[in-house]
Amino acid sequence: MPQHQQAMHALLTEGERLFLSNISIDNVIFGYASNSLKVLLLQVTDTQWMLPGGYIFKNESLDAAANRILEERIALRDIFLRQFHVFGETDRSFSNEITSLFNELGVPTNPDLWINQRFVSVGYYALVDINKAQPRPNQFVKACSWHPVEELPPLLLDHNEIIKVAKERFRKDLNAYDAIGSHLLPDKFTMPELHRLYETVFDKSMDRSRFQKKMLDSGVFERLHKKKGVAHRSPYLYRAK
Amino acid sequence: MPQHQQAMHALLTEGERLFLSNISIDNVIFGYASNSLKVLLLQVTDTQWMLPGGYIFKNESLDAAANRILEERIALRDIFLRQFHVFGETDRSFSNEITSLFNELGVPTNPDLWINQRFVSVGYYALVDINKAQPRPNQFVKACSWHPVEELPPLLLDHNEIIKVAKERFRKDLNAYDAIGSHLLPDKFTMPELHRLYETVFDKSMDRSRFQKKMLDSGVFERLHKKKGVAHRSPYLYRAK
DNA sequence: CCAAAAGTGTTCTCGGTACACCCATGT
DNA sequence: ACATGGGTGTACCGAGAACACTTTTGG
Repeated sequence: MPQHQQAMHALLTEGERLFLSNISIDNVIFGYASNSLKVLLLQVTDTQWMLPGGYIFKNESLDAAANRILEERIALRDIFLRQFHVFGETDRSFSNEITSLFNELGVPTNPDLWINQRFVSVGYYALVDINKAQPRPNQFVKACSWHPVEELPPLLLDHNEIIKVAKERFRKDLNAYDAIGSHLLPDKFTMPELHRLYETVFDKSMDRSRFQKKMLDSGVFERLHKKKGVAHRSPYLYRAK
Repeated sequence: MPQHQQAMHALLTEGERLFLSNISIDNVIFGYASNSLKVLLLQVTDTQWMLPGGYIFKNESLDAAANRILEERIALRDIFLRQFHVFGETDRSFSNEITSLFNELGVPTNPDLWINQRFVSVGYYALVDINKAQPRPNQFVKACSWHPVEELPPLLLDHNEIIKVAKERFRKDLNAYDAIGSHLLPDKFTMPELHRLYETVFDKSMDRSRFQKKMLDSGVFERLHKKKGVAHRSPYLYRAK
């Protein structure tokens, strides 16, 4: 039996013993590149995609589980990760998708399996430096890749809705806490870069002067040396304190 | 067997079949009276109190369950109720409290029961007109009553923490959405009443003039006739649109 | 008529807005 | 030198803060 089939079989047979029942986690992982906000998605079939998610070990906290699931997909630790909403409608069951996926891959299933039950899912959103993240698919999916948040493929279940809520929450947090936007950028960044990030997320142009003044007055960034070897006047580099 | 013992026995034996596993709901029910923010608490033993909470039926949405649990305790429907956080630490199990409570009441239990497992709890907060609410204890508790949020008795588990987070979230929402404070007042209320409510929640004095102007400019309240038969200049009554 | 509460107005300050101007660098 | 992007300054406006003043009621 191929390795991925073994892993899938193990999930079906061992999962009930290992994980909390009826609860799952969905991670909306945001990245930022070329003036566009991206979301990390997993490809289940030719046409269907889903959010990276998973289950909670019986002796694992929610936050720890969300971090583990995040690390499994992008190989990074200590990432900005925040719980934002719980999705608890009654129709939240993967039953159909799981059955067809597992059948397609030659792994026997049946409707009574724990994994076909209704799941309440806790949504977390993460902010990562897209250059450091290394997207890794798992045994159950074909691909793991970044997608512009404005042009998403068809997603399973209510995952389109989950991303929408995550983005709304991220926008609010970006307004409320000055430093969190920088989690989407490299350690060192320039004000114009941060400025473009904000303009992208809020989808509107913002005054350069005021933006710079507000960010510097907030006191959460420290100015480093000037960036060198760049066209035009060289900007300062900053780092979150 | 007395009725409350029957109900408790039924919960233990039937609960696993009826409810989602490992998930519960805790409701922080806020009321407001005599210049003080109150929380509804249930008394489990002579010295221990807890938040009203409960479990989710297998074919019931989270929001529906939270509303049902709320209605069971205060006999009111269509109440402002908002999910605010999920509490998912690994030590969240009522095991000890449940065992001693049930033993005390002469209902046999054992540690393997579903109810002794670890529970992830979704926190909701509610805003109610304290004059309309009729606190009703259930079969499992001695009392159900309002407590000033600043002087809480010892609570089970992390319920003190849950109330703290609920209050923080309520404060944020009160700042962000103009009308929600009025859910704590009767249908018709005066601006000075609303003003005192805000001063209580934020625990600081706020300028009368500016408060009134801001509230009226927000356009979410409609002015009714003047209140009569009251000492001093009679204030206008308002209603949320 | 007076005390107290309710309603409204005045002034000042501060932060947001729009825009202009200067600086630095690679072509 | 100049086009381009980066950094900072100025004048204006509106909302928030502190406080004053007027209005209404019961005693």
